[in-house]
Amino acid sequence: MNKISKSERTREFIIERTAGIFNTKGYAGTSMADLTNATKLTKGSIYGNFENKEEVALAAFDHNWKTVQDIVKSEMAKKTTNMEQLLVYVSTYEGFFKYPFPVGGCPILNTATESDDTHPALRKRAADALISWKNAIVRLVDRGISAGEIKPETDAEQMALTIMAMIEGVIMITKATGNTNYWHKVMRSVEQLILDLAV
Amino acid sequence: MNKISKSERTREFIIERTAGIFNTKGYAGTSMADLTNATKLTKGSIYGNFENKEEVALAAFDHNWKTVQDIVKSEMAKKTTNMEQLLVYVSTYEGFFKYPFPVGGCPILNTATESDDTHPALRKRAADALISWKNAIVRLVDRGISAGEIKPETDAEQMALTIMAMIEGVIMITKATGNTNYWHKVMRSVEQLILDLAV
DNA sequence: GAACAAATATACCGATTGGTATATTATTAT
DNA sequence: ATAATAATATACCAATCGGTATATTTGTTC
Repeated sequence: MNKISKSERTREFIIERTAGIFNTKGYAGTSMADLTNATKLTKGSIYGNFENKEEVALAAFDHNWKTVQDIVKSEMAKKTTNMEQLLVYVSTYEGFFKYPFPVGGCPILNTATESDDTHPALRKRAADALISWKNAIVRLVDRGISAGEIKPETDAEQMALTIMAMIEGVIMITKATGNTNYWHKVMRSVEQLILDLAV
Repeated sequence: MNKISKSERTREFIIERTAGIFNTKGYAGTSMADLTNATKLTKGSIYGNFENKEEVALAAFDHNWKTVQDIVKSEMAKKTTNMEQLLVYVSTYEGFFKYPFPVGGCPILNTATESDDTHPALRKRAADALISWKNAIVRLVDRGISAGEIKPETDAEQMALTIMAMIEGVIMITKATGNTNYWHKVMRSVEQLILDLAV
């Protein structure tokens, strides 16, 4: 009595096997041959489960972003205060080799940068992820203010966007240069920014 | 008496006409047909002036990055103190629609993100640009310290990398979401970060 | 286990990819 | 002005691109 159908399993299998490829080589840089090589399936099978290459790429993005979210959520669940939960962004991203982060790095950075001028559907996926990430941080800051942890005059949205920009920016800088010292230096700045929020 | 040869002029012409295409569609997303369409030249002509597509892409990156540098340099020349020159990064990038910035946005962000895992030569170009940019900011901070404008305990490299990460990060966020308020909010944070350096 | 349906594989499509050998045209030096 | 040279255009290459019609295999239901 297998509730989950064959095609659903195959669909998941294809996504899992190819998510890292799209995240590494990009949408334009990934070919259908890459997908058949990675899955050992045929084009007929892939096109039987997805309408086209774009649909695989969109599903791959969702999968990659969910991977990041799951890591952050599970780490946040271990913390109690809003302040500690904000600092999870520092500790998690800082020791990101310890976690099963998506192959190819941050899917938002990769997808947004490639698609912003060229691929509306992918761009929207990245934009939606950015906004929900921003809202999650805003929620933490607002709750921190209500709980008396964080200075009430804090502009929560500005703080959220600043933290996000620093993290995404330093990911790009570190991956391009290969210098992990850069990573730690900027993460110290993120940490300080958050600590300075305390009343 | 034309010192500059025909081929040199054609080379420059090709670079100027195609730099925005590479910066928008990426290396993998730009085809030789895109280059012939943009230049109204033939493949024979392009391959007579460049070894291959990669060489055009590398020259296009150099051209795009120089465009950004020229804008920043000319704005900095109008300022006197190191503090004012640091703030040029805020004022210039903030009103970036007023300047002839490269089509497609920041060439470092675009090139680094696409090439970091896939294209060593392009990756190195982006990495070199990042390091020289970082060094330029470090120089301003160090001079600011010597001149008594900036707190002597400032970690110049950390400051440089933090500013860069914020700028690159918010470019990505703003282009993906299309929300320029995000841009301004993060730029306020960059501004505050620099102003806090003052003795 | 037979009949049916669903999923996968095979074989192919025209279009486009990056690149090249060669013919033609434009430039330059004498 | 002419001859040599340099630059550009033409015509082509095999390989690969995303995608599809159809045959074959597999899973499911009775």
